[in-house]
Amino acid sequence: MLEFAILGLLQESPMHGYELRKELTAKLGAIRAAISYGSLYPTLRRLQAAGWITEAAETPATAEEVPALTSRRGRVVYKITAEGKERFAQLIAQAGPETYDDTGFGVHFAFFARTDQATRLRILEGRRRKIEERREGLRDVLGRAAERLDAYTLELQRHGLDACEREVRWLEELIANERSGRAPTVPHIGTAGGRREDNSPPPPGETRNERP
Amino acid sequence: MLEFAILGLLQESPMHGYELRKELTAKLGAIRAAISYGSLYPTLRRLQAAGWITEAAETPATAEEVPALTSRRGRVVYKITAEGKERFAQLIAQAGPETYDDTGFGVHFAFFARTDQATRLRILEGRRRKIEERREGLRDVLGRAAERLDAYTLELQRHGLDACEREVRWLEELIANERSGRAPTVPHIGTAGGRREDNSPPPPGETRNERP
DNA sequence: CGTGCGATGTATCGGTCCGATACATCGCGG
DNA sequence: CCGCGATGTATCGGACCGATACATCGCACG
Repeated sequence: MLEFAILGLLQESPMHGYELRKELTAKLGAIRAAISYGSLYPTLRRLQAAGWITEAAETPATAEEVPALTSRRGRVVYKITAEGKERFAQLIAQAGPETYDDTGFGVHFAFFARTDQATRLRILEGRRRKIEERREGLRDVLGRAAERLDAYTLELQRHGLDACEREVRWLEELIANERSGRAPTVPHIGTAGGRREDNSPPPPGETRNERP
Repeated sequence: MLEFAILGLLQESPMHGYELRKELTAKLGAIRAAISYGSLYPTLRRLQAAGWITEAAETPATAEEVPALTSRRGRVVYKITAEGKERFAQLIAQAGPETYDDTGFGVHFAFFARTDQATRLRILEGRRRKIEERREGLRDVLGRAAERLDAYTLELQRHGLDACEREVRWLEELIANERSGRAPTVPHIGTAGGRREDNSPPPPGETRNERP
């Protein structure tokens, strides 16, 4: 998961660890707390060893005046390699069952802008099936095994069931949108200027702007 | 987390690993997929080594006829010890910040029937605060950093924000109920007969039965 | 003027938990 | 009679977390 997210982010621009964590937190804030350095740094090392990313020496930027003396040990900037991009594409292509659990799905979804439509559809439907199964399990428990459980546990199940139903509806909408070739209903996007320096696919198309 | 859940479950009745996993899955189905044997068995061993649980030899039940020969190696039943019950109480008492993340909160909530009201309130409020913080973070991103993110990422944040607002409302209700000394609004409970063999606290009180 | 504190930044260690895998028994239907 | 799904115990490598350590920089407050 982390590997996937790092490769995805580094395709937007080179970054050092700290920055990577902040961007990751911003992008994945909806689905997980905050990535730990205890996972981040070892993973960066692993990716570098595999050749998916490389260290890009920090540009000193007009700092010829202070060459050594303080040794100027600073941030380590990483950039993705061609092999890394291939790797990322491969990880997207082989989106399997493990892609449908909460975290896995969220991370993949966050990079849907770099995912082709067919794969997007496949992932959304896989996720829907998984949530439907969870929903049925909860309904079973709330029906058949209700008297074996205490009031609090039941309340927990009920809340979980509600969340499942809600997510299924959300996924249905996304799937319908996807099939009709539109992007998710997005409030402002509009004339989002911004830089466009890399080979990311064109934005999935602006859409009308209503309250759901 | 697993330690807590196992100690909680074994207070209802002795169980072997497989059964434990099934009960755990039923009780926690709303918040996590299914506990892995790769965590369950090592944890059981750890709890046994610590003295919180003991192996209760399987009662052969009229099986004197077939003593050895097949060696009759079967399930290993565990039961909680007095120290284990103390340990569980201690884990409840020291419910700290780590109790407020998604899994931690869910597991603690599932055992609210064995938790005193003051602690229940403390946990619910801690959780609410945490979710409110997450909500604010998402609002920030959706406000300030919106144009830096693609339509899919934004949609993910929006869905997450919605879930946060919903959970806060849910928690508010639970807190209000808790303060007024009622159990969560529960549809049937009613005259739940059932065995009552241990020292679990009395059920938190029946409540009226309306659609929310 | 200094000093201390919060943000930036890199890094490791122990521990928890997962996913895959292996293997054995039992009952039942084909 | 044979296979298959449910029951049941167990291990191993790997992913990720939380705590911790340590160093630099800028600026606000005394």
